[in-house]
Amino acid sequence: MTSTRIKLAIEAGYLFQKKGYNGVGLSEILRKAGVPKGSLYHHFPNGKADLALAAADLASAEVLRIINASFDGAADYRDGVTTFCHKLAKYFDIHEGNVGCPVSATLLGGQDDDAFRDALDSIFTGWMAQIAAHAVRFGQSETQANHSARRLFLSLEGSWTLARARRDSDIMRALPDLVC
Amino acid sequence: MTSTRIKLAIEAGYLFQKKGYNGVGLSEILRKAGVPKGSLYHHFPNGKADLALAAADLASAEVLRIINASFDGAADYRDGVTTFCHKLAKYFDIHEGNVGCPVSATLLGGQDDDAFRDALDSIFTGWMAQIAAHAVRFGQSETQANHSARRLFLSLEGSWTLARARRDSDIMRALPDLVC
Amino acid sequence: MTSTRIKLAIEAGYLFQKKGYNGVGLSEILRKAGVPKGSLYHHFPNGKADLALAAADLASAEVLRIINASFDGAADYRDGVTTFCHKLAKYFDIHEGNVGCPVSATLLGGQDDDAFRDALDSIFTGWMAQIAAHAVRFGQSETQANHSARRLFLSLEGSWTLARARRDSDIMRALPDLVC
Amino acid sequence: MTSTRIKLAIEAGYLFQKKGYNGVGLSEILRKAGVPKGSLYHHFPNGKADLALAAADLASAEVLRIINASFDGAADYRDGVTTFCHKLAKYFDIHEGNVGCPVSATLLGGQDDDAFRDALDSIFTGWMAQIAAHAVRFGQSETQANHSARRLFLSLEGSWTLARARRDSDIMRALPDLVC
DNA sequence: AATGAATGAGTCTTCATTCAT
DNA sequence: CATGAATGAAGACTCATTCAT
Repeated sequence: MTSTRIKLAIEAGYLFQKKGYNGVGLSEILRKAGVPKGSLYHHFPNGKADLALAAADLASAEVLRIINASFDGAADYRDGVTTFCHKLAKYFDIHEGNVGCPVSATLLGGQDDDAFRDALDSIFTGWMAQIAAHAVRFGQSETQANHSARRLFLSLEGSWTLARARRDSDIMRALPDLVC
Repeated sequence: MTSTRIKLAIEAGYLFQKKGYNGVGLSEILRKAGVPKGSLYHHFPNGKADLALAAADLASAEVLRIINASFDGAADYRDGVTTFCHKLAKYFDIHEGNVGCPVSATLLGGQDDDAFRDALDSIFTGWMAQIAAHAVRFGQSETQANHSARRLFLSLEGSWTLARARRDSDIMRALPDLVC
Repeated sequence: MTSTRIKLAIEAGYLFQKKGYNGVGLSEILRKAGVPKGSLYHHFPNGKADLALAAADLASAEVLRIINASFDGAADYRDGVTTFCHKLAKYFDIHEGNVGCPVSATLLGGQDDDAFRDALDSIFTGWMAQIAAHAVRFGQSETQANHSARRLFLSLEGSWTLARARRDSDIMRALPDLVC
Repeated sequence: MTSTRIKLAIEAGYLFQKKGYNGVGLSEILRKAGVPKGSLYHHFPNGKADLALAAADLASAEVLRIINASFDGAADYRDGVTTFCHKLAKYFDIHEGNVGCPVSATLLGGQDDDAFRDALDSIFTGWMAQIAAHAVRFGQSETQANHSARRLFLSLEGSWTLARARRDSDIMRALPDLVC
């Protein structure tokens, strides 16, 4: 049994990723999650903004999980990158080629809120730190590793955008050649 | 005397870039452009969508201009990349660190429209082609040049996002070290 | 205390009857009913169309009530018809000679919607069935009764139009001589 | 070569008949008639209202033409009625069962204008006079003829409405049995 | 803890008309 | 005569939120 709170955050995350923060109405989220109107403000006192932050947290955790799953059994750093990119490409395809980066679509989709940008910054920093840690584990120096992580992250973020414009995830699968 | 049509597209472009397609209301655009409500549909019969496409075209042309201005007087490819990234960083700073890529914020900001994605794809393709042409001019092979252009483009697109989360354009200025 | 829902349907019905579906704006209905804008879509999720269907149902029930009130105490069929026509004429006069048939003005006033026409058909069929039932009660055969009901209904519907053009309900009062 | 004025009146008449006066925008009429926006007020200084009156006149003339064509070669009055009703039913079918009486849909479709009701009254009076004249020609007394004409007219007007609700013109073809 | 009604500012768009060229 | 630009009020509808139950 999934709690109402989590059901809401999951559904919201999926919709924000597809249509952006301002492209989704609370009524749609509520309807698709099967949650009555009045319930939302019990679980998310600050309403839509709280919901977006929760959704971004959930999505971020999932990305971290994918990062670790990709690098843990890898032969070397490049092998980890390759697995990671293919996993994301597959994820993109499952969503019919019409989703953006789950956290930036949610937290930058038209909101000027400082709290959103702070949250986004720390999420991104966390991803890069995790990638860098794996790079170190595979023998890179601290400096090299940060460099590698940043290079991968930036290209990846760019790939979400280009892949969406093209409805084609190939660009993600081509990333290892570009950044390793 | 700037025509009503262009006044609207410019103002719309600026606002979309800041708040995304769904984050901006027509009333705000109209008010800031000093154009009465009924006039919009004369110049843009399909309304907001037409306006967004026009705004994206304008923004794209400006980016192409910056690309050429950066590479034309450059000593070598890397020098051109450096100038380009610094120009964009400056542009970002002028807008108070709170703007996204002008075309993707406009055309992906929460719209499912196929026409938007097609337009975005061809704009991106145009940018990469231009960059690649300069790389060829500086001695790279066709293959190398496409590789370089794609690497620059993806990282750049990612930088818009990260810079915005951090309210800091340094990441853009660091790009040459990452992609050259 | 009349519920918001019913207050809306009554006011809408009155206005549609006078100006037709497309001749009435929601804002006018809301204003005259003293109901705030946002409330409407609670009670009528499909908006104006739902409101029109509800208004037509209300009006239809009222007509059925008048039919029964006219025939129940009548001496014979023709006597019932006479009372019925005079009641409608009076109703027409009260509205200053400027209303159409309450259901056709509402449901045919410029709407292409299939649901509207289906609803209208079943309302009309209900009226004719009721009139025919009374005719049978007064001794007519099933066939004769259907014939009578149809003849009365069609002329009556035509009378709404002619009376309105003439601002004069006499044509309604003359109906018994025409159809009996 | 049809003049702009007539082209407009014809197209307007067709649209008003289908959607009512308030259900049709000038832009649609202009577009379908292939007439530029600014031209309308040259031919119809009072705009939409003038256009509706002209359209109703055209439609009325056509109905008179049909009346005469039906009765002129008829064997007796009832034969003329039958032909007339069948012609109208055919006309209704051609328009896909979704048109109202061409003049009342145009002039009562949600307009409170006195000029409209006066025009409508005189059009209806003209139709009845014409039918009555034919009835006299076939041997009816003046009084009988007026009675017959009124009976036919009212039922016919009612038939437009019922036929539309049912998307079925059979009711029109059944009229002779009802009114003769 | 949960909920459905209420709210009014907001959304994008179309309206019939006027006017300068 | 002809026309495209201009106009702002009005159109139907959705928004995120509050509140009494």
